[in-house]
Amino acid sequence: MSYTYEYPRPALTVDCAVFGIADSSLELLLIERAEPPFAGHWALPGGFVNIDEEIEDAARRELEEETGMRNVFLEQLFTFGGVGRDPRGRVVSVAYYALAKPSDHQLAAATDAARAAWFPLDDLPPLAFDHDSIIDTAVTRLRGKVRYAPIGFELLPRKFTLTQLQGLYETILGTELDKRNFRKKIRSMELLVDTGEIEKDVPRRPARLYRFDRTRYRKLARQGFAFEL
Amino acid sequence: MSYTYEYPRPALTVDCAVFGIADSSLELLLIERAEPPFAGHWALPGGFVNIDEEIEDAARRELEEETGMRNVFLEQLFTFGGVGRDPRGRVVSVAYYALAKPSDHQLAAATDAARAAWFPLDDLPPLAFDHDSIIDTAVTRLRGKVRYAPIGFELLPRKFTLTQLQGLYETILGTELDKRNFRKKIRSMELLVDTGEIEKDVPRRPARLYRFDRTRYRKLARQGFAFEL
DNA sequence: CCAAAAGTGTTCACGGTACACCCATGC
DNA sequence: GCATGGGTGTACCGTGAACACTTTTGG
Repeated sequence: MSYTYEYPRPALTVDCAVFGIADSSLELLLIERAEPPFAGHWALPGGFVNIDEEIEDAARRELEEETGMRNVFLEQLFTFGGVGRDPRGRVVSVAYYALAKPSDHQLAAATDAARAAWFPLDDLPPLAFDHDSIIDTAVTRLRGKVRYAPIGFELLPRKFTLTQLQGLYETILGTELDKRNFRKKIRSMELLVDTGEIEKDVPRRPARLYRFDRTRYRKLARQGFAFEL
Repeated sequence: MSYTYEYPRPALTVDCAVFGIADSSLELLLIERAEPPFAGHWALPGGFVNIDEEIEDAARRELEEETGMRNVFLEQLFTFGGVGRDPRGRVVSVAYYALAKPSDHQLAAATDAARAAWFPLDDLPPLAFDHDSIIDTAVTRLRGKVRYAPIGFELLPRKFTLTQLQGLYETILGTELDKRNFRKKIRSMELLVDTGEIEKDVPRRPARLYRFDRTRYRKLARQGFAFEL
């Protein structure tokens, strides 16, 4: 290597804000830290980026190591680098947000995490580092993006009812939506496929199950179609 | 400091994609690198983050050092960390995008930059590192954000005509807009103040000069008002 | 037959879009 | 008086919002 610069370098970490929906409550996945600093505190899953590892790979690796989750929707959120944010010294963290279906994943804490658990977003425990402000940023991003990108589906099972989908938007956006208008709007986008199946074992009239047609969305998006609410 | 981790660390840099409007062309500010790697190539202004320096401060410092620009609108864009993106080894860069009025700033290259100059976005020279992909990301962000946040004003003089404003949107979005509809829309937002002044020294009927009312915007925004194109 | 949620259409108001001409100024 | 851009209003259409009852199923 012919060029080298030798200044002190910040350490580089990743942190993941993983959202899930359970019983029409928006939840966040946290781990209990097993090691200092902040041992015993709850925190976002995350950790150090290896020197030859892509940043997003590090985020996925840490998430799997500390919680057992894999194959989730994951996007870069923001990079937090406040000089005082970590008592170990200068640590810059590239934060990601992720969307997952809690029921699809068996939580399994390991490495630096003593436990992993879901918490309702409106009832979080005290958090390590500046993780509360990472979460604020993530929630804002989620609420904004869910309205103009079809990412809500990442939080539902592959087959879902229109009522589930509407409930999801109501939960995330914190508003109530009109049932008929919601269905009209969603159906007019022609992004859902009626699977022909219906709910089973419900003590009421079973609803039709739909799935999101990703292929069709990509095709439409290329033609300038814009998903909206 | 009681906790220390000693793994090899990536180096941390910042890069700035600075946009400006000149003669209804969207331009980007580049510097010619004076030092290897990529000496003699054009690149985004940027450089290493000091160990006790906020990341955004580093971006502003590097921008001023290399181009002489200061006091610009600056926002974090994305963090680029591809393993092979820098021949010196692992270098992670927090990219920012900035908006400026070229006429307000006297360019003054220094430190690592041999020259600084504006280039039309559709005619950029070959660039160092992965700066072309940083620019792609920045342009996409600019085109998206300009429609739902009042950031376009950062590219205009404090007092401007409605035609200038319309031209700015046309330049950024790459579309033509209808003059009457544009004026109706903008006026209905009540975010512009008629300064009572008019253009001077133009060989035609002089236009009224307006300015953007930032205070009013913030007040409206707090009440749930959403700026939109 | 009762409870619970599924499913379905119409009306109205507003905002987006399309569109063409006269006006003020400098040269 | 001519060239240049400044400035203005109306009609139509499509989309978002409000709103209530019948149907299907399980218990």
